[in-house]
Amino acid sequence: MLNKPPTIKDIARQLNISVSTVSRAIRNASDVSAETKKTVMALVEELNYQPNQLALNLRSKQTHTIGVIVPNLDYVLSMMVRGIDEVALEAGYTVIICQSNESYGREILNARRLLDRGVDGFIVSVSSETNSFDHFKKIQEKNIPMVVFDRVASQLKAPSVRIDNTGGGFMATEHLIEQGYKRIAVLAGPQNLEISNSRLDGYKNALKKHKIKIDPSLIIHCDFNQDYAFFATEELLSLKKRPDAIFTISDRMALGAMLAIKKKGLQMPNDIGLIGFNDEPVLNLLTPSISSIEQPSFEVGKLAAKLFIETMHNMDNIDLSERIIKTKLIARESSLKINAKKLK
Amino acid sequence: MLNKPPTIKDIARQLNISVSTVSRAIRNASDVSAETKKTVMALVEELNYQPNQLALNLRSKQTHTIGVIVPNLDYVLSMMVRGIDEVALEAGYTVIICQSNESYGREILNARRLLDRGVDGFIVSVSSETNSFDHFKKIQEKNIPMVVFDRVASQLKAPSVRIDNTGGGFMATEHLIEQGYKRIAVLAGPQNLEISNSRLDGYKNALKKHKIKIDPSLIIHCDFNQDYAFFATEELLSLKKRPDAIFTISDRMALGAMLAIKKKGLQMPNDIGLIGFNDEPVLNLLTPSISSIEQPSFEVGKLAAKLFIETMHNMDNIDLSERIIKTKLIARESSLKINAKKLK
DNA sequence: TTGTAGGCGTTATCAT
DNA sequence: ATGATAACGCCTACAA
Repeated sequence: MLNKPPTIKDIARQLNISVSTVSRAIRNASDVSAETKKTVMALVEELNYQPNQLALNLRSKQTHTIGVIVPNLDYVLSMMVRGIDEVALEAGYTVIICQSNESYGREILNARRLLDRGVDGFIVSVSSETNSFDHFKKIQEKNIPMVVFDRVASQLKAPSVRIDNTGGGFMATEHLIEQGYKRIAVLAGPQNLEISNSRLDGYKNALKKHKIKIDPSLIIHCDFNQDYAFFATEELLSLKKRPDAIFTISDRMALGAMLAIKKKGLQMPNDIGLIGFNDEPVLNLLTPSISSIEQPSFEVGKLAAKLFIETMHNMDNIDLSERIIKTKLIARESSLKINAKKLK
Repeated sequence: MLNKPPTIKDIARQLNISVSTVSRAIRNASDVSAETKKTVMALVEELNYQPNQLALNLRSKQTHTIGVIVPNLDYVLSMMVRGIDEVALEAGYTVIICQSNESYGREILNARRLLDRGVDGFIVSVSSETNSFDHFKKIQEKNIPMVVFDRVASQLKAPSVRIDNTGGGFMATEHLIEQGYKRIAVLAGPQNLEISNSRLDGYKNALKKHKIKIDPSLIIHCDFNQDYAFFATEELLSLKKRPDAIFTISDRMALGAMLAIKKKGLQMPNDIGLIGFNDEPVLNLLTPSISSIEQPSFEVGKLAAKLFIETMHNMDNIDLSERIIKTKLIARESSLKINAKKLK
């Protein structure tokens, strides 16, 4: 037997009072007598009354739900999503996560769907395929709050949180230079991602600072993907003047590069240096362990959610300044030529 | 300027017809003249009318939303969630993912929250802390569809999908036996998880089959956690009669075991054998590469979602039979004593 | 074929 | 302090 959940009507009927009084009592309004309040709450307790969210949603046009669109759920993004979730939950929001799978079309679909569901706003990280931002601009035009994180895009004007990609790229590259590497190659990601270009900029900045000529043949754009990185590295290693170090702008790519290096029979760090980006925990388990750039992903997520909530509460004065979080160099065996003690 | 989205009322007013006619026309009902249908649809097009989901939700008491509760989003579960998402989206459902973080209290909270949100049903994998299932039973009593996947629990009667844990444990252990290992230890997970006990059963079955005595000192229960596994392995290796092989019921634990083995200065596979469970891609990158049991996580997720949809459409005749998916042995350097060619 | 009216569960406005 | 009523946007008997 399945009896429907009780409503304020039921309570009103049983108590012989009006629904409005019940409603007020439940919301603990000021203009209800303490006595009726008590009797109402007693019955609420007894019937285990729960306000119907769906009715509330319709009435308030709010769902207390945030739509999160991410290109995938790799290590970094799933940490960030956890951060978002943490803060959102705390603030009484539920998060709906949609993966675009790096597909522009899917991203549009996701946005559309979430809009239909009546999410109160969006927290977004753009797919690598996305070059046009009309689907997001449409959201903004509807005055729906939106925050961009991690994979930001300069064409998309919105409050944003990301790490210092240029700084990270710089740190990684300068580290290799300081270790004495001369011909440093870089595996950059897809060209249209700001995250790729910024890390690449960092690489270039470091070379410039140390007066090393930038050699275009050492800059390779390829997908964020272990296999692509493997093949790209194989090509790099078969160059007449092969690089003596590689900076990959993600750890996944570093893994592919490592496999190609091992296959070629080269030794890290002496024959060749390697450094990745993200500092996934696995790097420390490999032989040799692989250097990387650490980023506080969880914090980025938390900040994104906080920023979202701020934005939502202040829609007529949106703060477009970028929040940029610092990264940290984690030097390991794959790039540490000098004895660790000497470094101290 | 922000003008509200159009409603059927607006359309009705502009066309000088009643809302019910508009409603019918939009839903392509049979009892509307082709002509009015056309004019309505034209205006729908022009105004870019979208039915208000929130109103629909209230009316139909459905949200086309599935609540997914998982203990975490590790490699296996995030693959499964992707599978769920895939099928659910296809079927017109949106998925809300909640992580219990292996916490019983959090799991209850998640269930409660999702219920409030008016999800149409649940797809659930239980936390390692969960021993009581009242929060789930309460859902079932409300006649809300629920499917359990991966981490099932025999006390929870519900349609379920999982892999053949016992079979996987058996394969892993028998493989070690066939490689000539004699004293095989097992790092099992938390005692109250069926997933732990089943894999452990597989281990015991294999020993029995090969007439090897079960030694309780070689069976260690510890959290699904690299650090715990590390310490547990250190203890195992300091036993007077130390094991010559270890089966860890997850890859995370295998990583911890590997570190302890390396720290002790032992070589795999000769000094000691090691095999994990899940076959995370990283295993193949390690030195030595680590054996494991492969499971089709994505498929498990897809099947769970399919099963959910079936269940939801057939609530008065719920199929409680278990769907069990086979696993596969992936033998690698950490446990392959015999030359690979000989194996052929 | 079309229109009217009531209801889904709640809150807000206006009376009383 | 309490009650009646309209409204949120949509659907569906029932009536015309």
